[in-house]
Amino acid sequence: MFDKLEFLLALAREQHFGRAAESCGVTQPTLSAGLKQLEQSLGVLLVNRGSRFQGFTPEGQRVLEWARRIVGDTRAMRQEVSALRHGLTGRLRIAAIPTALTTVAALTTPYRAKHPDVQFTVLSRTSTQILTLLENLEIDAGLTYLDNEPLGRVNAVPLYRETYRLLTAADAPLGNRDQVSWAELSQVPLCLLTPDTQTRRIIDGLLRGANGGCHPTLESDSMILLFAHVRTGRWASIIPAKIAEALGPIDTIRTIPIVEPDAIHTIGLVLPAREPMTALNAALAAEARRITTSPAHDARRATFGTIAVN
Amino acid sequence: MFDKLEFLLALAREQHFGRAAESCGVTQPTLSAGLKQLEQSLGVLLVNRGSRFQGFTPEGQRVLEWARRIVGDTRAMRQEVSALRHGLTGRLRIAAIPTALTTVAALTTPYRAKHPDVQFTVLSRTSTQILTLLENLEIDAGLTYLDNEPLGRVNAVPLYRETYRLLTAADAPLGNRDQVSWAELSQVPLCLLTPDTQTRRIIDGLLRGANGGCHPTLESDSMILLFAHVRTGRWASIIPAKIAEALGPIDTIRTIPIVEPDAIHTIGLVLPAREPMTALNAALAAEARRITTSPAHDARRATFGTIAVN
DNA sequence: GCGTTGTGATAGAATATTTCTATCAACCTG
DNA sequence: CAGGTTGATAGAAATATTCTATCACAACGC
Repeated sequence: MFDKLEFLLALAREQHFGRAAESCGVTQPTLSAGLKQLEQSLGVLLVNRGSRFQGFTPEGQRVLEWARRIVGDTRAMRQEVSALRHGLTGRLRIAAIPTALTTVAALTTPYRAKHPDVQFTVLSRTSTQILTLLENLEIDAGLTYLDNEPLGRVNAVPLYRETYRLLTAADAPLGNRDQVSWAELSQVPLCLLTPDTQTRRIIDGLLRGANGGCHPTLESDSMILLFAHVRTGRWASIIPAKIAEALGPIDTIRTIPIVEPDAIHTIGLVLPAREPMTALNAALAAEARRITTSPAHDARRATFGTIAVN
Repeated sequence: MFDKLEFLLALAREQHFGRAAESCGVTQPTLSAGLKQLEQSLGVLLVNRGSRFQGFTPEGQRVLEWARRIVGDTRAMRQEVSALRHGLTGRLRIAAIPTALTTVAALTTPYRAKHPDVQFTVLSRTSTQILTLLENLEIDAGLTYLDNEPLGRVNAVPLYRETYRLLTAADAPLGNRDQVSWAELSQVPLCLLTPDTQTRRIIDGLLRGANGGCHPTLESDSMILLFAHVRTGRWASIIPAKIAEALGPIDTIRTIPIVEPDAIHTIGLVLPAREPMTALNAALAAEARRITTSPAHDARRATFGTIAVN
């Protein structure tokens, strides 16, 4: 019965009988039979079929929700029992929006110090992908915007408010400033993240609000690529302050606070809204709360945000 | 796996391998093997054994909590799917404290009008038993005090505030009054519920507060027996107003409001705190909320509480 | 129009698993 | 120490599950 519910989850994830079967480690007929059996046991058709997978029936969608819950709880139970015996072990799967990736280290480092047997998988995903992965139990936790998109049924721990910096060569236009305003940014050739990211959409909004336009000369989904371009001295970019901190001081390159709107969106840890959390997630949430409530951290990171730059 | 968790629940309920097996419809060796397998699959001992059942290990107690959750959710899923196909069907198991038994009719009657295929089982239990039964998934809902004992993780819908009446013959002492006070009740020979009921403990408290003593000349766990005694004209009893209403007008017997403290404890519907409720329970909660918010009901029942008597 | 590819259902054999009956060992009780 | 109760164990029988191989159907390309 459990296995059948897992089949259903796999099918929802893969949208394909064959791949779902593979992902469950069984053959396709086994998965087919399992689903048919689940349908029979519940007395409803769950899957619309017709020579190929055609989505779920309305009943199937409801059952899918329950299946997520039940399978999630079962995994949480196993994990908790294992934690009682061997301490925390296993793998914590985390996905973060690109701009929050560096913040992951602030969680994983103290976590690992306390629970050295836990392994991590960290993925870079967009905010919408993160919510989907969370829904499907494909990740345990996410780092993303808390106040921007409909979060659904999740548990959130705020971590920090995002601020932005202008990343530019010291000898370029604006390069000598101590701070710049959003309105001034139209003067320089910008390279930005692609518009499918929430960060880019936020930056677009801020630029439009200030001077009515956003025409980046280069777009990429890779922060490293943006940085490489700025490094040539001919481009500038707008990056979240957290990323600037992680880059550290770099010769010839400056990161200049952009003021007025200062910080708008909150970024935080997002966990499935399950009443007793999994043991691994409970420890992660504790770590996140420690960061949130640590005044030292707040002072260093949020208030005196400007790190030494060349 | 599911079956194994059900075995565990049955064992917790019956505290006995043989009876638990019977309650699951399997033989004792099957249940024994199932539990052993569950232990192996989780890698922990769950049950303390030694020639007889000796309770659960700490890990077993945690797993038990999860099992309640998972099994409950699975049943809820099945029920919801069945409701989608055939409308609401099945059996709703309700337990109520004796004094709230008559209120059950106010829920079941409109419920049945809307969902004629649902069957009911109504049990009379003490308030503590009700909470245990609810925990163990042995009942779907309870009617009990909401503000008196630690309720645990449940969902509560208040229904009414309990008030008390003196049940006595018209020609007995106090029989001609329109209302009496708690202090005056020491004048008459009382027959009351046994002290294991919460209602009795509340009445004790009220009597003690008023005149410093409570010495009922007769105790019983049966409301009908109390009534039979009062009927002889030689006894009096203190009964909740709701019961008085249900009895209706009776020759020679009066039900007289007892005033000052008037109503103290709230009685309501108690359901397991499960996020999406079972379909049957959701309908029951809706019915309960209808009663709570109906001003007609409040007026008729609570304010003009005195029904015509003799 | 006709082969090709991709997708899921079906049949039958091989394999696991579950469950039962029967019996045993430990323990308590008088 | 007999008698009753309780849970564990062994082995056979019954069920379920899973696999391999194959089929049926639709979409697509030439």
